[in-house]
Amino acid sequence: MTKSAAKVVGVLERAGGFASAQELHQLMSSQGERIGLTSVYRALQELLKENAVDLLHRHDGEAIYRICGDGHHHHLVCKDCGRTVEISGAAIEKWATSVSNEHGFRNVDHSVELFGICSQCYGKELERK
Amino acid sequence: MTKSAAKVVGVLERAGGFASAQELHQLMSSQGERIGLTSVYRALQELLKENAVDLLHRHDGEAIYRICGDGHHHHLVCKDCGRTVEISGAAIEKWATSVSNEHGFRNVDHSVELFGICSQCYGKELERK
DNA sequence: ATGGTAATGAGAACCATTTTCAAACCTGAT
DNA sequence: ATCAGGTTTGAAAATGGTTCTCATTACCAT
Repeated sequence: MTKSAAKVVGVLERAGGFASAQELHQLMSSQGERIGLTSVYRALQELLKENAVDLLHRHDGEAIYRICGDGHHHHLVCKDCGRTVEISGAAIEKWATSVSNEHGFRNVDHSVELFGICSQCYGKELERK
Repeated sequence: MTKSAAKVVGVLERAGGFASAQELHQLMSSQGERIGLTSVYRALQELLKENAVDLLHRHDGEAIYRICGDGHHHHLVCKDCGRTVEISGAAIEKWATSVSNEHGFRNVDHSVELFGICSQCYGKELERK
């Protein structure tokens, strides 16, 4: 693993959640780390390939990353506030692989995202009306 | 609803799945619709506010949209050639709703997309090596 | 027709991400 | 220590999806 990648892992661990490349770079810079934005992006791509980080997208499309601790999982996202709940489902994994095999696809990755209105936002919406 | 928005809805319905703004614009242009890219984007934002379409992001971050509450199915997409197979799974639907309820989310919709290499492209890849 | 308001689209601006490329940095061999 | 080779780095430029600006156009009531 490259030196930059190691630094990025460190910051991501300390951050303890999701962060975008830009945020990571800003954070590192403000902490005295002298690292280029390019290297942050490169490190994240490298880590992605090694499945060391998870990637998903914020509402505005910006990519956010997180240390991939407990393997693979999916997300339940609130359309309004963006609140995200991690979910996992062994059933889905099995289904995905069997469907892929049926159709002769290989190296299949899957994205399962649930999006709705969380209870908080649902309440606010009612108030407004 | 604006005229452009109506057109976009039409194309989205005919497309019967997810499509990006750029794709929609291209599609409409190739079908003789004279509409500006800006209007496509505006229409999609408008439709989003009215909860008429769902938004999610492709792996590369590009935003893709789908008619809400469309009689829906999922996709198995080849990363190389883009070949798409429609799939459906009652098991997934049940799982999605039960998970959503568990976490107090309402109006939950879900996107399940599988990405892999189809058998044709896999063969070509082997030849190249 | 006329005036006013909303809708449209070409182009510029924006910004996250990728690419380029030359300089800095290893690392091992002599 | 010096050198040759590769790898890593980062500033700047390029890319591309999305948004903003604003002049023009379409629409509608009077």
